[in-house]
Amino acid sequence: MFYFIIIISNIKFALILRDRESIVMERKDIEEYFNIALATSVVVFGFDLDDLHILLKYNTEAPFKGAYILPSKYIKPETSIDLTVKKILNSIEVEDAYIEQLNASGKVFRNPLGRVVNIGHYGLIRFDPKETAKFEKMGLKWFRYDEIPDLAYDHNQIIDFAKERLKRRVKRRPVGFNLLPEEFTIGQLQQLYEKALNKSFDKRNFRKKIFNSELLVDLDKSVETSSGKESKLYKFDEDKYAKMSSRGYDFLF
Amino acid sequence: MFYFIIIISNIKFALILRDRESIVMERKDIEEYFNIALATSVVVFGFDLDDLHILLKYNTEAPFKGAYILPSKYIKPETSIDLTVKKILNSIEVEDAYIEQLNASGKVFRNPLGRVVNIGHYGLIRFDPKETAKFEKMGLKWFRYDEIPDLAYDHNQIIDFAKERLKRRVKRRPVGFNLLPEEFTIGQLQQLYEKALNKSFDKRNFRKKIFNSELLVDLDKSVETSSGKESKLYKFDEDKYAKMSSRGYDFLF
DNA sequence: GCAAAAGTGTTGGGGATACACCCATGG
DNA sequence: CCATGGGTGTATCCCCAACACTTTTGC
Repeated sequence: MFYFIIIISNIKFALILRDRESIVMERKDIEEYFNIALATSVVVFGFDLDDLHILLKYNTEAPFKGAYILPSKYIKPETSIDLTVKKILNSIEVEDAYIEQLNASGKVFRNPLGRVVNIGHYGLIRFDPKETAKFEKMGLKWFRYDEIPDLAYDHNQIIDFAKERLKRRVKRRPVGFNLLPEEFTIGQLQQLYEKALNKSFDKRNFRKKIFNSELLVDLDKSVETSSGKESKLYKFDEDKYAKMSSRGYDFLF
Repeated sequence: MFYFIIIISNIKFALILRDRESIVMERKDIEEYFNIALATSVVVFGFDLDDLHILLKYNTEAPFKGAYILPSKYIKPETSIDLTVKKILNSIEVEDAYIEQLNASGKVFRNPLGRVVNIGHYGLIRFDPKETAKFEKMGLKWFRYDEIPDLAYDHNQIIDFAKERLKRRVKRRPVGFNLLPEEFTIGQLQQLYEKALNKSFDKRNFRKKIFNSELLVDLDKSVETSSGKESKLYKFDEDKYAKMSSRGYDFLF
Protein backbone atom coordinates (compact mmCIF):
# COMPACT_ATOMS: atom_id res chain seq x y z
CA MET A 1 0.00 0.00 0.00
CA PHE A 2 1.29 3.44 -0.88
CA TYR A 3 -0.41 6.62 0.00
CA PHE A 4 0.26 10.29 0.07
CA ILE A 5 -1.47 12.61 2.44
CA ILE A 6 -1.35 16.31 3.07
CA ILE A 7 -3.17 17.60 6.04
CA ILE A 8 -3.55 21.17 7.03
CA SER A 9 -5.53 21.27 10.17
CA ASN A 10 -8.50 23.58 10.33
CA ILE A 11 -8.68 23.35 6.57
CA LYS A 12 -10.64 20.20 6.29
CA PHE A 13 -9.70 18.58 3.08
CA ALA A 14 -7.30 16.05 1.78
CA LEU A 15 -6.64 13.75 -1.14
CA ILE A 16 -5.56 10.20 -0.87
CA LEU A 17 -3.86 8.29 -3.61
CA ARG A 18 -3.80 4.63 -2.94
CA ASP A 19 -2.43 1.50 -4.56
CA ARG A 20 -1.66 1.14 -8.22
CA GLU A 21 -5.25 1.76 -9.08
CA SER A 22 -4.72 5.30 -7.93
CA ILE A 23 -7.97 5.48 -6.10
CA VAL A 24 -8.66 9.09 -5.43
CA MET A 25 -10.71 9.46 -2.34
CA GLU A 26 -11.65 12.55 -0.55
CA ARG A 27 -11.79 11.92 3.09
CA LYS A 28 -12.55 15.60 3.57
CA ASP A 29 -14.09 16.24 6.96
CA ILE A 30 -13.08 12.84 8.05
CA GLU A 31 -9.41 13.38 7.33
CA GLU A 32 -8.84 15.38 10.44
CA TYR A 33 -9.73 12.35 12.49
CA PHE A 34 -6.94 10.27 11.05
CA ASN A 35 -4.42 11.90 13.28
CA ILE A 36 -4.53 9.82 16.41
CA ALA A 37 -1.97 7.30 17.52
CA LEU A 38 -2.89 4.15 19.39
CA ALA A 39 -0.64 2.49 21.87
CA THR A 40 -1.00 -0.63 23.94
CA SER A 41 0.43 -1.30 27.33
CA VAL A 42 0.46 -4.61 29.12
CA VAL A 43 0.26 -5.07 32.85
CA VAL A 44 2.08 -8.36 33.28
CA PHE A 45 1.28 -10.08 36.54
CA GLY A 46 3.52 -12.71 38.06
CA PHE A 47 3.25 -14.67 41.29
CA ASP A 48 6.44 -15.80 42.99
CA LEU A 49 4.47 -18.19 45.24
CA ASP A 50 4.51 -15.53 47.88
CA ASP A 51 3.44 -12.22 46.42
CA LEU A 52 1.94 -10.80 43.28
CA HIS A 53 4.31 -8.74 41.13
CA ILE A 54 4.07 -6.52 38.10
CA LEU A 55 6.71 -6.28 35.39
CA LEU A 56 7.92 -2.74 34.67
CA LYS A 57 10.39 -1.41 32.17
CA TYR A 58 13.01 1.27 32.62
CA ASN A 59 12.33 3.85 29.94
CA THR A 60 15.43 4.84 27.97
CA GLU A 61 13.73 7.12 25.47
CA ALA A 62 12.09 10.50 25.46
CA PRO A 63 9.53 11.46 26.51
CA PHE A 64 9.73 10.55 30.19
CA LYS A 65 13.20 9.13 29.86
CA GLY A 66 14.34 7.62 33.12
CA ALA A 67 10.91 6.75 34.40
CA TYR A 68 9.49 3.28 34.76
CA ILE A 69 6.72 2.40 32.35
CA LEU A 70 4.58 -0.53 31.39
CA PRO A 71 5.83 -2.56 28.45
CA SER A 72 4.19 -0.65 25.60
CA LYS A 73 4.13 -0.24 21.88
CA TYR A 74 2.51 1.96 19.29
CA ILE A 75 -0.06 0.25 17.11
CA LYS A 76 0.76 0.54 13.44
CA PRO A 77 -2.18 1.35 11.21
CA GLU A 78 -1.74 -1.97 9.47
CA THR A 79 -1.35 -4.08 12.61
CA SER A 80 -4.16 -5.43 14.75
CA ILE A 81 -4.40 -4.70 18.44
CA ASP A 82 -3.95 -8.32 19.41
CA LEU A 83 -0.90 -8.75 17.26
CA THR A 84 0.66 -5.65 18.73
CA VAL A 85 0.20 -7.07 22.19
CA LYS A 86 1.81 -10.31 21.11
CA LYS A 87 4.74 -8.36 19.74
CA ILE A 88 5.20 -6.62 23.06
CA LEU A 89 5.26 -9.95 24.83
CA ASN A 90 7.62 -11.47 22.30
CA SER A 91 9.95 -8.53 22.67
CA ILE A 92 10.28 -9.27 26.37
CA GLU A 93 10.45 -13.00 25.70
CA VAL A 94 7.20 -13.83 27.40
CA GLU A 95 5.13 -16.66 26.00
CA ASP A 96 1.93 -18.40 26.98
CA ALA A 97 0.33 -15.48 28.72
CA TYR A 98 -3.36 -15.21 29.44
CA ILE A 99 -4.31 -11.84 27.96
CA GLU A 100 -7.32 -9.68 28.37
CA GLN A 101 -8.09 -6.22 27.07
CA LEU A 102 -8.87 -3.36 29.44
CA ASN A 103 -10.52 -0.05 28.77
CA ALA A 104 -9.01 2.58 26.53
CA SER A 105 -7.77 5.52 28.52
CA GLY A 106 -9.15 8.76 27.38
CA LYS A 107 -7.05 11.69 28.49
CA VAL A 108 -6.55 14.10 25.63
CA PHE A 109 -3.28 15.69 26.68
CA ARG A 110 -1.55 12.57 27.76
CA ASN A 111 1.44 12.57 25.43
CA PRO A 112 3.38 15.62 24.26
CA LEU A 113 3.65 14.19 20.74
CA GLY A 114 -0.05 14.38 20.09
CA ARG A 115 -3.22 12.52 20.88
CA VAL A 116 -2.33 9.03 21.91
CA VAL A 117 -5.00 6.69 23.15
CA ASN A 118 -3.77 3.75 25.13
CA ILE A 119 -5.57 0.44 24.99
CA GLY A 120 -4.53 -1.34 28.15
CA HIS A 121 -4.17 -5.08 28.59
CA TYR A 122 -3.24 -7.34 31.39
CA GLY A 123 -1.40 -10.60 31.13
CA LEU A 124 -0.92 -13.45 33.56
CA ILE A 125 2.28 -15.42 33.31
CA ARG A 126 4.07 -18.09 35.26
CA PHE A 127 6.73 -16.42 37.34
CA ASP A 128 10.09 -18.06 36.89
CA PRO A 129 12.87 -16.83 39.21
CA LYS A 130 15.47 -18.05 36.69
CA GLU A 131 14.24 -15.42 34.25
CA THR A 132 14.87 -12.45 36.50
CA ALA A 133 18.41 -12.00 35.19
CA LYS A 134 17.19 -12.20 31.60
CA PHE A 135 14.57 -9.55 32.33
CA GLU A 136 17.11 -7.34 33.98
CA LYS A 137 19.21 -7.26 30.83
CA MET A 138 16.18 -5.93 28.98
CA GLY A 139 15.62 -3.24 31.59
CA LEU A 140 12.68 -5.10 33.10
CA LYS A 141 12.05 -5.50 36.76
CA TRP A 142 9.42 -7.14 38.91
CA PHE A 143 7.75 -4.80 41.38
CA ARG A 144 5.57 -5.96 44.21
CA TYR A 145 1.89 -5.58 43.48
CA ASP A 146 1.42 -3.00 46.23
CA GLU A 147 4.72 -1.20 45.82
CA ILE A 148 4.42 0.26 42.35
CA PRO A 149 6.38 3.50 41.88
CA ASP A 150 5.13 6.55 40.00
CA LEU A 151 5.14 5.78 36.33
CA ALA A 152 5.13 7.83 33.14
CA TYR A 153 1.94 8.72 31.28
CA ASP A 154 -1.14 7.35 33.01
CA HIS A 155 0.35 3.94 33.52
CA ASN A 156 -0.41 3.95 37.23
CA GLN A 157 -4.03 4.32 36.37
CA ILE A 158 -3.84 1.43 33.94
CA ILE A 159 -2.32 -0.72 36.67
CA ASP A 160 -5.08 0.19 39.10
CA PHE A 161 -7.58 -0.76 36.48
CA ALA A 162 -5.83 -4.06 35.84
CA LYS A 163 -5.75 -4.90 39.54
CA GLU A 164 -9.46 -4.29 39.85
CA ARG A 165 -10.15 -6.43 36.82
CA LEU A 166 -7.97 -9.23 38.12
CA LYS A 167 -9.82 -9.18 41.41
CA ARG A 168 -13.12 -9.59 39.66
CA ARG A 169 -11.85 -12.25 37.28
CA VAL A 170 -10.25 -14.35 39.95
CA LYS A 171 -13.64 -14.61 41.59
CA ARG A 172 -15.52 -15.65 38.49
CA ARG A 173 -13.10 -17.58 36.33
CA PRO A 174 -10.26 -19.87 37.19
CA VAL A 175 -7.67 -17.45 35.79
CA GLY A 176 -5.48 -17.85 38.83
CA PHE A 177 -4.02 -21.05 37.45
CA ASN A 178 -2.27 -19.03 34.76
CA LEU A 179 -0.17 -17.48 37.48
CA LEU A 180 0.83 -20.72 39.16
CA PRO A 181 3.28 -23.33 37.97
CA GLU A 182 1.76 -26.25 36.08
CA GLU A 183 1.94 -28.28 39.31
CA PHE A 184 1.16 -26.54 42.55
CA THR A 185 0.12 -27.17 46.12
CA ILE A 186 -3.11 -26.09 47.75
CA GLY A 187 -1.15 -23.81 50.00
CA GLN A 188 0.27 -21.97 47.02
CA LEU A 189 -3.15 -21.66 45.46
CA GLN A 190 -4.57 -20.28 48.67
CA GLN A 191 -1.72 -17.81 49.00
CA LEU A 192 -2.44 -16.56 45.50
CA TYR A 193 -6.15 -16.11 46.19
CA GLU A 194 -5.44 -14.31 49.41
CA LYS A 195 -3.08 -11.88 47.71
CA ALA A 196 -5.25 -11.28 44.68
CA LEU A 197 -8.40 -10.72 46.73
CA ASN A 198 -6.59 -9.11 49.66
CA LYS A 199 -8.40 -11.34 52.10
CA SER A 200 -7.59 -14.38 54.16
CA PHE A 201 -9.38 -17.70 54.17
CA ASP A 202 -9.79 -20.60 56.52
CA LYS A 203 -7.61 -23.46 55.32
CA ARG A 204 -10.25 -26.15 55.71
CA ASN A 205 -12.97 -24.14 54.04
CA PHE A 206 -10.65 -23.15 51.23
CA ARG A 207 -9.83 -26.80 50.50
CA LYS A 208 -13.46 -27.82 50.56
CA LYS A 209 -14.42 -25.06 48.18
CA ILE A 210 -11.64 -25.86 45.75
CA PHE A 211 -12.17 -29.61 45.83
CA ASN A 212 -15.92 -29.19 45.47
CA SER A 213 -15.40 -27.68 42.06
CA GLU A 214 -13.61 -30.90 41.06
CA LEU A 215 -11.30 -28.99 38.77
CA LEU A 216 -8.07 -30.13 40.36
CA VAL A 217 -6.26 -33.31 39.41
CA ASP A 218 -4.37 -35.07 42.18
CA LEU A 219 -0.92 -35.79 40.77
CA ASP A 220 0.07 -38.28 43.50
CA LYS A 221 3.29 -36.40 43.93
CA SER A 222 4.73 -34.24 46.65
CA VAL A 223 7.24 -31.49 47.06
CA GLU A 224 9.02 -30.17 50.06
CA THR A 225 7.72 -26.72 50.94
CA SER A 226 9.29 -23.90 52.86
CA SER A 227 8.42 -25.49 56.21
CA GLY A 228 10.35 -28.59 55.21
CA LYS A 229 7.20 -30.65 55.20
CA GLU A 230 5.93 -32.54 52.16
CA SER A 231 2.91 -31.20 50.34
CA LYS A 232 0.78 -32.80 47.66
CA LEU A 233 0.81 -31.47 44.11
CA TYR A 234 -2.19 -30.79 41.92
CA LYS A 235 -2.84 -29.49 38.47
CA PHE A 236 -5.76 -27.67 36.95
CA ASP A 237 -8.02 -29.74 34.72
CA GLU A 238 -8.44 -27.39 31.78
CA ASP A 239 -10.35 -29.81 29.57
CA LYS A 240 -12.88 -30.49 32.27
CA TYR A 241 -13.32 -26.78 32.89
CA ALA A 242 -13.83 -26.14 29.17
CA LYS A 243 -16.51 -28.82 29.07
CA MET A 244 -18.28 -27.65 32.18
CA SER A 245 -18.03 -24.06 31.10
CA SER A 246 -19.67 -24.72 27.76
CA ARG A 247 -22.50 -26.43 29.62
CA GLY A 248 -23.13 -23.20 31.49
CA TYR A 249 -21.08 -23.90 34.59
CA ASP A 250 -20.04 -20.72 36.35
CA PHE A 251 -16.91 -20.84 38.41
CA LEU A 252 -17.38 -18.72 41.47
CA PHE A 253 -15.02 -18.25 44.31
CA MET B 1 -3.77 25.06 18.37
CA PHE B 2 -2.49 25.26 14.83
CA TYR B 3 -0.32 22.70 13.22
CA PHE B 4 0.94 21.77 9.82
CA ILE B 5 1.86 18.24 8.93
CA ILE B 6 3.18 16.61 5.85
CA ILE B 7 3.35 12.87 5.81
CA ILE B 8 4.70 10.73 3.09
CA SER B 9 4.22 7.20 4.11
CA ASN B 10 7.17 4.86 3.95
CA ILE B 11 9.39 7.89 4.24
CA LYS B 12 9.43 8.15 7.95
CA PHE B 13 9.87 11.77 8.79
CA ALA B 14 7.80 14.78 9.46
CA LEU B 15 7.94 18.25 10.93
CA ILE B 16 5.37 19.71 13.18
CA LEU B 17 4.93 23.39 13.76
CA ARG B 18 2.77 24.08 16.71
CA ASP B 19 1.30 27.08 18.42
CA ARG B 20 2.79 30.53 18.32
CA GLU B 21 5.96 29.29 19.89
CA SER B 22 6.61 27.42 16.71
CA ILE B 23 7.78 24.30 18.45
CA VAL B 24 9.55 22.20 15.90
CA MET B 25 9.28 18.56 16.78
CA GLU B 26 10.36 15.63 14.80
CA ARG B 27 8.03 12.79 15.34
CA LYS B 28 10.04 10.83 12.80
CA ASP B 29 9.47 7.10 13.24
CA ILE B 30 6.53 7.81 15.40
CA GLU B 31 4.78 9.93 12.82
CA GLU B 32 3.55 6.95 10.87
CA TYR B 33 1.50 5.91 13.86
CA PHE B 34 -0.48 9.12 13.91
CA ASN B 35 -2.67 7.96 11.11
CA ILE B 36 -5.43 6.10 12.87
CA ALA B 37 -8.96 7.28 13.41
CA LEU B 38 -10.96 6.41 16.48
CA ALA B 39 -14.67 6.04 16.49
CA THR B 40 -17.15 5.25 19.22
CA SER B 41 -20.40 3.41 18.89
CA VAL B 42 -23.05 3.10 21.54
CA VAL B 43 -25.33 0.14 22.01
CA VAL B 44 -28.35 1.79 23.57
CA PHE B 45 -30.58 -0.67 25.41
CA GLY B 46 -34.18 0.06 26.21
CA PHE B 47 -36.86 -2.02 27.90
CA ASP B 48 -40.48 -1.48 26.91
CA LEU B 49 -41.67 -3.43 29.97
CA ASP B 50 -41.97 -6.45 27.76
CA ASP B 51 -38.80 -6.91 25.76
CA LEU B 52 -35.29 -5.56 25.54
CA HIS B 53 -34.60 -3.38 22.52
CA ILE B 54 -31.58 -1.79 20.89
CA LEU B 55 -31.60 1.58 19.16
CA LEU B 56 -30.26 1.53 15.59
CA LYS B 57 -29.77 4.29 13.08
CA TYR B 58 -30.44 4.26 9.38
CA ASN B 59 -27.18 5.23 7.73
CA THR B 60 -27.56 7.95 5.12
CA GLU B 61 -23.91 8.39 4.26
CA ALA B 62 -21.21 6.46 2.50
CA PRO B 63 -19.70 4.07 3.23
CA PHE B 64 -22.42 1.48 3.83
CA LYS B 65 -25.17 3.90 2.93
CA GLY B 66 -28.56 2.31 3.45
CA ALA B 67 -27.49 -0.07 6.17
CA TYR B 68 -28.44 0.15 9.79
CA ILE B 69 -25.65 1.08 12.16
CA LEU B 70 -25.11 1.84 15.79
CA PRO B 71 -25.18 5.51 16.72
CA SER B 72 -21.53 6.39 16.15
CA LYS B 73 -19.10 9.25 15.89
CA TYR B 74 -15.47 9.80 15.10
CA ILE B 75 -13.35 10.92 17.99
CA LYS B 76 -11.59 14.18 17.29
CA PRO B 77 -7.97 14.31 18.37
CA GLU B 78 -8.82 17.06 20.79
CA THR B 79 -11.92 15.44 22.26
CA SER B 80 -12.00 12.82 24.99
CA ILE B 81 -13.65 9.47 24.54
CA ASP B 82 -16.27 10.12 27.18
CA LEU B 83 -17.19 13.48 25.76
CA THR B 84 -17.59 11.97 22.32
CA VAL B 85 -20.00 9.42 23.74
CA LYS B 86 -21.97 12.17 25.42
CA LYS B 87 -22.14 14.01 22.11
CA ILE B 88 -23.55 10.94 20.42
CA LEU B 89 -26.23 10.68 23.05
CA ASN B 90 -27.01 14.39 22.91
CA SER B 91 -27.34 14.18 19.16
CA ILE B 92 -30.08 11.60 19.54
CA GLU B 93 -31.59 13.48 22.45
CA VAL B 94 -30.89 10.84 25.03
CA GLU B 95 -30.07 11.93 28.53
CA ASP B 96 -29.39 10.24 31.82
CA ALA B 97 -27.98 7.07 30.40
CA TYR B 98 -25.87 4.61 32.35
CA ILE B 99 -22.75 4.22 30.20
CA GLU B 100 -19.97 1.71 30.22
CA GLN B 101 -17.05 1.24 27.89
CA LEU B 102 -16.56 -2.01 26.00
CA ASN B 103 -13.49 -3.39 24.29
CA ALA B 104 -11.89 -1.74 21.29
CA SER B 105 -12.45 -3.78 18.18
CA GLY B 106 -9.32 -4.63 16.38
CA LYS B 107 -9.96 -5.54 12.76
CA VAL B 108 -7.47 -3.79 10.52
CA PHE B 109 -9.48 -3.65 7.31
CA ARG B 110 -12.73 -2.63 8.85
CA ASN B 111 -13.33 0.67 7.13
CA PRO B 112 -12.48 1.49 3.51
CA LEU B 113 -11.28 4.96 4.49
CA GLY B 114 -8.37 3.69 6.52
CA ARG B 115 -7.63 2.19 9.88
CA VAL B 116 -10.46 2.95 12.19
CA VAL B 117 -10.56 1.49 15.65
CA ASN B 118 -13.92 1.47 17.31
CA ILE B 119 -14.28 1.85 21.03
CA GLY B 120 -17.66 0.41 21.85
CA HIS B 121 -19.95 1.49 24.64
CA TYR B 122 -23.28 0.44 25.90
CA GLY B 123 -25.91 2.63 27.46
CA LEU B 124 -29.02 1.86 29.47
CA ILE B 125 -31.91 4.26 29.19
CA ARG B 126 -35.51 4.43 30.26
CA PHE B 127 -37.65 3.45 27.31
CA ASP B 128 -40.37 5.96 26.63
CA PRO B 129 -42.95 4.99 23.99
CA LYS B 130 -43.72 8.68 23.47
CA GLU B 131 -40.23 9.18 22.09
CA THR B 132 -40.54 6.67 19.29
CA ALA B 133 -41.84 9.27 16.88
CA LYS B 134 -39.06 11.67 17.79
CA PHE B 135 -36.52 8.93 17.20
CA GLU B 136 -38.06 8.04 13.88
CA LYS B 137 -37.53 11.57 12.60
CA MET B 138 -33.85 11.18 13.32
CA GLY B 139 -33.70 7.88 11.49
CA LEU B 140 -33.59 5.88 14.71
CA LYS B 141 -35.52 2.74 15.36
CA TRP B 142 -35.85 0.29 18.23
CA PHE B 143 -35.06 -3.29 17.31
CA ARG B 144 -35.87 -6.22 19.50
CA TYR B 145 -32.86 -7.51 21.36
CA ASP B 146 -32.92 -10.84 19.54
CA GLU B 147 -33.96 -9.56 16.14
CA ILE B 148 -31.02 -7.38 15.18
CA PRO B 149 -30.46 -7.17 11.41
CA ASP B 150 -27.09 -7.31 9.69
CA LEU B 151 -25.32 -4.05 10.35
CA ALA B 152 -22.47 -2.17 8.71
CA TYR B 153 -18.86 -2.49 9.89
CA ASP B 154 -18.53 -4.89 12.80
CA HIS B 155 -21.44 -3.42 14.66
CA ASN B 156 -23.11 -6.79 15.08
CA GLN B 157 -20.07 -7.95 16.94
CA ILE B 158 -20.16 -4.89 19.17
CA ILE B 159 -23.77 -5.66 19.98
CA ASP B 160 -22.96 -9.25 20.86
CA PHE B 161 -20.26 -8.00 23.12
CA ALA B 162 -22.62 -5.51 24.75
CA LYS B 163 -25.24 -8.20 25.36
CA GLU B 164 -22.71 -10.42 27.06
CA ARG B 165 -21.52 -7.56 29.21
CA LEU B 166 -25.05 -6.62 30.15
CA LYS B 167 -25.77 -10.19 31.18
CA ARG B 168 -22.78 -10.20 33.48
CA ARG B 169 -23.51 -6.76 34.90
CA VAL B 170 -27.13 -7.46 35.61
CA LYS B 171 -26.01 -10.32 37.82
CA ARG B 172 -23.48 -8.34 39.79
CA ARG B 173 -24.74 -4.80 39.93
CA PRO B 174 -28.21 -3.37 40.10
CA VAL B 175 -27.89 -1.81 36.65
CA GLY B 176 -31.29 -3.11 35.64
CA PHE B 177 -32.97 -0.24 37.40
CA ASN B 178 -31.56 2.12 34.78
CA LEU B 179 -33.78 0.40 32.25
CA LEU B 180 -36.97 0.60 34.26
CA PRO B 181 -39.15 3.61 34.93
CA GLU B 182 -38.49 5.39 38.20
CA GLU B 183 -41.47 3.52 39.68
CA PHE B 184 -42.03 -0.08 38.70
CA THR B 185 -43.76 -3.25 39.77
CA ILE B 186 -42.09 -6.47 40.79
CA GLY B 187 -43.56 -8.13 37.73
CA GLN B 188 -41.82 -5.63 35.46
CA LEU B 189 -38.55 -6.12 37.27
CA GLN B 190 -38.83 -9.88 36.93
CA GLN B 191 -39.67 -9.60 33.26
CA LEU B 192 -36.53 -7.51 32.74
CA TYR B 193 -34.31 -9.99 34.54
CA GLU B 194 -35.77 -12.88 32.61
CA LYS B 195 -35.13 -11.17 29.28
CA ALA B 196 -31.65 -9.97 30.14
CA LEU B 197 -30.53 -13.31 31.51
CA ASN B 198 -32.62 -15.37 29.11
CA LYS B 199 -33.94 -17.48 31.94
CA SER B 200 -37.18 -17.76 33.86
CA PHE B 201 -37.66 -17.52 37.58
CA ASP B 202 -40.19 -18.69 40.09
CA LYS B 203 -42.31 -15.72 41.14
CA ARG B 204 -42.15 -16.41 44.86
CA ASN B 205 -38.42 -17.03 44.89
CA PHE B 206 -37.79 -13.95 42.79
CA ARG B 207 -39.66 -11.76 45.24
CA LYS B 208 -37.87 -13.22 48.21
CA LYS B 209 -34.50 -12.62 46.61
CA ILE B 210 -35.28 -9.05 45.67
CA PHE B 211 -36.80 -8.12 49.01
CA ASN B 212 -33.96 -9.76 50.88
CA SER B 213 -31.56 -7.23 49.40
CA GLU B 214 -33.72 -4.49 50.95
CA LEU B 215 -32.93 -2.15 48.08
CA LEU B 216 -36.52 -1.51 47.08
CA VAL B 217 -38.67 1.19 48.59
CA ASP B 218 -42.37 0.43 48.86
CA LEU B 219 -44.13 3.48 47.44
CA ASP B 220 -47.58 2.56 48.81
CA LYS B 221 -48.99 3.14 45.37
CA SER B 222 -50.49 0.91 42.76
CA VAL B 223 -51.02 0.87 39.04
CA GLU B 224 -53.32 -1.15 36.90
CA THR B 225 -51.33 -3.67 34.88
CA SER B 226 -52.13 -5.38 31.64
CA SER B 227 -54.25 -8.01 33.39
CA GLY B 228 -56.42 -5.21 34.74
CA LYS B 229 -55.37 -5.97 38.27
CA GLU B 230 -53.69 -3.50 40.60
CA SER B 231 -50.02 -3.95 41.32
CA LYS B 232 -47.81 -2.28 43.90
CA LEU B 233 -45.11 0.16 42.86
CA TYR B 234 -41.55 0.26 44.11
CA LYS B 235 -38.49 2.32 43.49
CA PHE B 236 -34.82 1.56 43.78
CA ASP B 237 -33.07 2.97 46.83
CA GLU B 238 -29.92 4.39 45.23
CA ASP B 239 -28.58 6.05 48.35
CA LYS B 240 -28.85 2.87 50.33
CA TYR B 241 -27.11 0.92 47.61
CA ALA B 242 -24.30 3.50 47.46
CA LYS B 243 -23.81 3.20 51.20
CA MET B 244 -23.91 -0.58 51.25
CA SER B 245 -21.66 -0.77 48.22
CA SER B 246 -19.00 1.39 49.80
CA ARG B 247 -19.08 -0.93 52.80
CA GLY B 248 -18.17 -3.84 50.54
CA TYR B 249 -21.66 -5.13 49.81
CA ASP B 250 -21.80 -7.08 46.58
CA PHE B 251 -25.10 -7.21 44.80
CA LEU B 252 -25.54 -10.64 43.33
CA PHE B 253 -28.50 -11.97 41.53
C1' DG C 1 11.14 -26.91 72.16
C1' DC C 2 9.42 -23.95 68.99
C1' DA C 3 8.06 -21.92 64.74
C1' DA C 4 6.01 -23.00 60.20
C1' DA C 5 3.14 -25.13 57.23
C1' DA C 6 0.23 -29.61 56.03
C1' DG C 7 -3.62 -31.90 56.75
C1' DT C 8 -8.24 -33.16 58.59
C1' DG C 9 -14.57 -32.98 60.40
C1' DT C 10 -18.44 -31.24 62.41
C1' DT C 11 -22.07 -28.11 63.21
C1' DG C 12 -25.46 -24.42 62.54
C1' DG C 13 -27.60 -21.10 59.80
C1' DG C 14 -29.02 -18.82 55.74
C1' DG C 15 -30.01 -18.58 51.08
C1' DA C 16 -31.56 -21.25 46.97
C1' DT C 17 -34.85 -24.16 44.94
C1' DA C 18 -39.11 -26.58 44.26
C1' DC C 19 -43.80 -26.43 44.46
C1' DA C 20 -49.83 -24.89 44.27
C1' DC C 21 -53.55 -22.20 45.07
C1' DC C 22 -56.65 -18.05 45.44
C1' DC C 23 -57.98 -13.51 43.78
C1' DA C 24 -59.35 -9.55 40.91
C1' DT C 25 -60.21 -8.02 36.44
C1' DG C 26 -61.45 -7.61 31.39
C1' DG C 27 -63.06 -9.68 27.60
C1' DC D 1 -66.19 -18.68 32.34
C1' DC D 2 -61.79 -18.13 31.07
C1' DA D 3 -57.34 -16.05 30.38
C1' DT D 4 -54.09 -12.96 32.56
C1' DG D 5 -51.15 -11.63 35.96
C1' DG D 6 -50.81 -10.45 41.35
C1' DG D 7 -49.89 -12.18 45.46
C1' DT D 8 -48.63 -15.55 49.18
C1' DG D 9 -45.78 -20.00 52.63
C1' DT D 10 -43.38 -24.19 53.52
C1' DA D 11 -40.04 -27.93 53.32
C1' DT D 12 -35.61 -29.40 51.78
C1' DC D 13 -30.99 -29.05 50.60
C1' DC D 14 -26.66 -27.39 49.96
C1' DC D 15 -23.19 -24.19 50.52
C1' DC D 16 -20.81 -21.30 53.69
C1' DA D 17 -18.60 -19.87 57.84
C1' DA D 18 -16.79 -20.81 62.24
C1' DC D 19 -13.86 -23.40 64.80
C1' DA D 20 -8.90 -26.77 67.03
C1' DC D 21 -5.79 -30.11 67.03
C1' DT D 22 -2.06 -33.32 65.33
C1' DT D 23 1.98 -34.00 62.44
C1' DT D 24 6.43 -33.26 60.28
C1' DT D 25 10.44 -30.76 59.77
C1' DG D 26 14.21 -27.22 60.23
C1' DC D 27 16.26 -24.21 63.18
